[in-house]
Amino acid sequence: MVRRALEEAIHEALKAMGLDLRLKVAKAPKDKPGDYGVPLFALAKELKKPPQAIAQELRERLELPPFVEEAIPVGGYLNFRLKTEALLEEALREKKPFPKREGLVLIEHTSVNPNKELHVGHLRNIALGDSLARILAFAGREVLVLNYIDDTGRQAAETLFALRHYGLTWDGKEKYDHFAGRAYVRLHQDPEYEKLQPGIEAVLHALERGELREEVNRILLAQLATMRALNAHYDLLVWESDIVRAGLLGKALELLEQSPHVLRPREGKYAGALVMDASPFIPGLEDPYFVLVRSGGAATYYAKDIAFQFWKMGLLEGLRFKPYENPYYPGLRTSAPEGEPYTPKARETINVIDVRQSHPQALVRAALALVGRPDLAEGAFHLAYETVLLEGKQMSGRKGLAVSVDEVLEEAKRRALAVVAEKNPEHPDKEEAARMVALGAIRFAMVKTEPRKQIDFRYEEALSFEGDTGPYVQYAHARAHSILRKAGAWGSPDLSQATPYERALALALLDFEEAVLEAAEEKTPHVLAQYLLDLAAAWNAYYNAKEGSRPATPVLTAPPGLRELRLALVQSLQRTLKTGLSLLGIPAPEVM
RNA sequence: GGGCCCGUAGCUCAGCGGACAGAGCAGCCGCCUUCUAAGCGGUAGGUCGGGGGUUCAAAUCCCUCCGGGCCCGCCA
Repeated sequence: MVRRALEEAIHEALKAMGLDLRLKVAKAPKDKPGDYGVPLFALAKELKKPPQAIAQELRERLELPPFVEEAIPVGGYLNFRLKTEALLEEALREKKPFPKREGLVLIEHTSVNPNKELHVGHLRNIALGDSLARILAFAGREVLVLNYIDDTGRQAAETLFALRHYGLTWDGKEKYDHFAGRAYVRLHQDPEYEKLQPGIEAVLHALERGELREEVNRILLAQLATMRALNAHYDLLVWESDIVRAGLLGKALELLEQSPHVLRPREGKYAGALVMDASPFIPGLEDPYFVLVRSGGAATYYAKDIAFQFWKMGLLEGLRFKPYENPYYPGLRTSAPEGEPYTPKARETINVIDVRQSHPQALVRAALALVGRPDLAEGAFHLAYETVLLEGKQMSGRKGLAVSVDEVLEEAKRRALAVVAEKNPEHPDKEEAARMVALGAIRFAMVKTEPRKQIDFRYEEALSFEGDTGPYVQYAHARAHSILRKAGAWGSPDLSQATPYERALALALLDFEEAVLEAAEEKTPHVLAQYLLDLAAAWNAYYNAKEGSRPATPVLTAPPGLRELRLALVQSLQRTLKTGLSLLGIPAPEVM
C-alpha cells in the first residue's frame, strides 16, 4: 500500500535525523501540490528547527519509494506527488482478501427471540454483525458466526402458550412467525394476562426440558427465511435449552466459585445468594455485588451470559452440534444433544447487542477477568449499537409497535420495481433487480452511520434510491458494468496517455484497502460504507466530466491505448465496488 | 444519586490533533443528438451546543455547564 510505504520511508529518514517517530501520511487538499503529505510541526521543538526547514531536510534525506515522482515542501508540510504510471498500476491491481492470520473471531449477532417476526430494530443488528463478519474475513481473520436461539425465554413461552390458549390455527398462508407474533401481541393485550401466569410458567418449564423444540423451530424457520432474504450468513445455531441440558451453567459457577471475588453472604441484602464482586474490574460502582444465583436457587441471566461466554472462549466444553435441516442455509449447524462435541475456543469474540446491554456485557468481561483470564476479557468486544427509532418513536415488540422486516423488504422491492420499470423498461429481469436494489437500500441505511448513533427509521429515507444510499453505489457499479459489457475484449493499456481525470479516479481507488482495514480494526462497517460513497462519487464525476460541452472522458470511443487504459480503470472500479458492496452483504446488479 | 453515549448547514449525517469544516436531502440555476440523468456541475446555507483550559495547531484532547437518549432489580 502506497501510504504505508511512504510512512515507512519517512520513518527511516527521521531515524537518521535522530528521531524514532512514525508520522501519518494524509491526502493532500485539492488546492495543494502533490497527492499526499505529512505535517512536520510536531518535530519543530524536538529538532529545534522551523517546520519549513525540517521539510527541506527531510526531502533531502528521504529515500523516495520508486512510485513517488517528487517530494514537495509546502510550508510546514512535505507533500508527495506519485508517478502517474505507478499510481495507475496500483489502482489497477485486483483487490484481494488479506492473507490469513491466526486466531478465531467469534461473532454473535441476530439472536432474535424465536417468538415473532423480525422488526426493523433487528435489522441494524443483523446488518452490522453480518457486514462486520464479512469485513473481518476479508481482512484475514478466521470468523465464525453464531446465532443464539433463546428457546427457554419468557417471550418464546408466551407465544407458544398464546397459540395454544387461544386455540389458533394457522391458515397455511401467513408467514408463520407473523402468525405466532399476533398471538403474542394478543396475549399482552389480554386483560386476563396476570391470571394466565401459571400456564406460561408450565410452558417455560417444558421449554427448559427441550420438549417443545419443534414448535419453536417452526417459528425459527420462518424467521430464517427473513434472515436469508437479508443475505445474512451464519455458521452455528446455539439453543439455550441445549446449554441448560449440557450443564454449562453449573460448570461456569464452579469456575467462578474458585475466585475470591465470588461469595455467599450469610446476612444482609444478599443473604443466601451467590454474588460476584465486580468492583476490581468495573470502577465506580455504588454496589459492587451482582447476583449470580438467587437465594431461591435460580440463576440470573447474567450467569447464563457468563456461562455462554466461557464456552465461546473455550473455558468450558459440553455442547454438541449436528447439521441443521432447513431450506435456507445448506451448511448450517445447530447445537443438539445427539450431535458431535465442538468448542470454538475463540481468542476474540464480538457480541452484537444494543447499548442497553452494556452493563451486563461489562459483567461478562469482569467474570472472565475474575477467573484469571484478563487476556480473554480483553478479547471480548461488545459491539454496542444505539437503538432504532421508528418515525421518531420508540418501538415495542410487545405492543406490536414495530414494522416487520418482511414488510419493509416488500415495500422497498415494490418501490424499486416501479423505478426500474420507469428508468429501464427494457430490463431483462426487473424483479431480480428490484430485489437487489431493495436489499441495497435497506442494508446500506443500517450501516452507513456510526453504531453509537441512534438512527430513526423513516420509510422515505431508508427506501430512498438517491444520494447517500446503497442504490447510489449499486447504480455506479451498473454503469461501469454496462461499459465493460459493450467493450468486449480489449488489449493492453497505454498508461502514458493518462489525463488528470484518470489520475483522480485512480487515487480514489487506492483507499479501498485502508478503508477495509480500518473498518475491521474499529469494528464498524460505516467506514467502508462511507468510502464506497466516495468512490462511487469519484466515478460518477469521472463519468460525467465535461470540457466545454464535450464529454471529457469517453471510454469506448477513446483513441487506442487510452481506450484500453480507461477500460482497465473502469474494470478495476467495477470490481472494487462489487467487492466493497459484498462486504456489506449487498449484491451488485450488472443492469439496473 | 452513580455511570455510558450523543449534540457539526433548515433536516439526516461524514470528519475525531494538522493545510480554508465536507456529503446527502430540502431550496435556487444549469446539463440527456454522450458509454443507463437512480447521475453530474454550480449557487445558497455553519458561533462545529455554551464557557474555560492544554497545544505551534482543537470540531477533534481535558474540565465545566446546558440540552437529548440509555443503563444502574435476588425481572429477562
